[in-house]
Amino acid sequence: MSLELGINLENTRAQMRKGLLEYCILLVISRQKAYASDIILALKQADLLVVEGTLYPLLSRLKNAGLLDYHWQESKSGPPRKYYELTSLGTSILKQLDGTWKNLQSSINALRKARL
Amino acid sequence: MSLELGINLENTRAQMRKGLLEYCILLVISRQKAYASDIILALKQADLLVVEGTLYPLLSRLKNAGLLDYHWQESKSGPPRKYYELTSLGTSILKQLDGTWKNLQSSINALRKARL
DNA sequence: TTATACTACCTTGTATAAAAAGGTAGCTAG
DNA sequence: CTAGCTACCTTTTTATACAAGGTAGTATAA
Repeated sequence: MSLELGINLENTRAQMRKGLLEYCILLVISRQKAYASDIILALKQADLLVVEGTLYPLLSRLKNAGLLDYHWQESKSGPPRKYYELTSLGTSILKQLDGTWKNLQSSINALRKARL
Repeated sequence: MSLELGINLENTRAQMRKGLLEYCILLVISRQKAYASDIILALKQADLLVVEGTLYPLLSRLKNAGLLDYHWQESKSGPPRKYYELTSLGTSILKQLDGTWKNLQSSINALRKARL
């Protein structure tokens, strides 16, 4: 049992990503329909690591909330894939999250400048 | 009991802030020593609301991790205040989080551009 | 001098959500 | 026909923000 006092920098970095995951996933899917592995790869390339155990429940939540829809598609090599795409609700929510992201950036960058 | 299916936009906005709180609090304190109400006010002005129940435990965590230190100071009107300031460890961690924030901004803005 | 208001501290319980770990099953190739 | 890969999904654990509730110092005014 490790008590883990102290701040783990990696953990803090991870925290920063967390709240933005939903937004990032919508961003990825908005480019073109994608299935889980596509999404994980895209986020990895953007240095935003996610694992399956995080992604699947999140996709289900977004689907149930009506932001995403999916259809099955067979693969040339392996089991069939669930391709997700944005619904019109999803597109509209994404637009709003875009605004939220911009505001968040301004807020934090204002704090950063105030320090210099 | 409200089942709350669906995505609550307000809630999502809140999520976005969450992971960045630690960073923001360090930013605020780095400007000058501050006690809880100072910090809450500063974050409020930056549109990053926090409540006491969130802040106090977080300050304790950062203190125990060696990023912050505090000293008591009497107030002209009311009970004494705990003024926090960054330790040298705190300053160095903040520098690293600054880098993390910049990377995060690039990553997400890259995803945003890729969509347009 | 006591009561009320206010400020400041802190803790406990709850809800949410990411991550770790484990599980099922289709498809392919040897 | 079996070993390995890919893809899906679920359960359990852990972390953490927030809501709510609690203690106590100080000031003000009856």
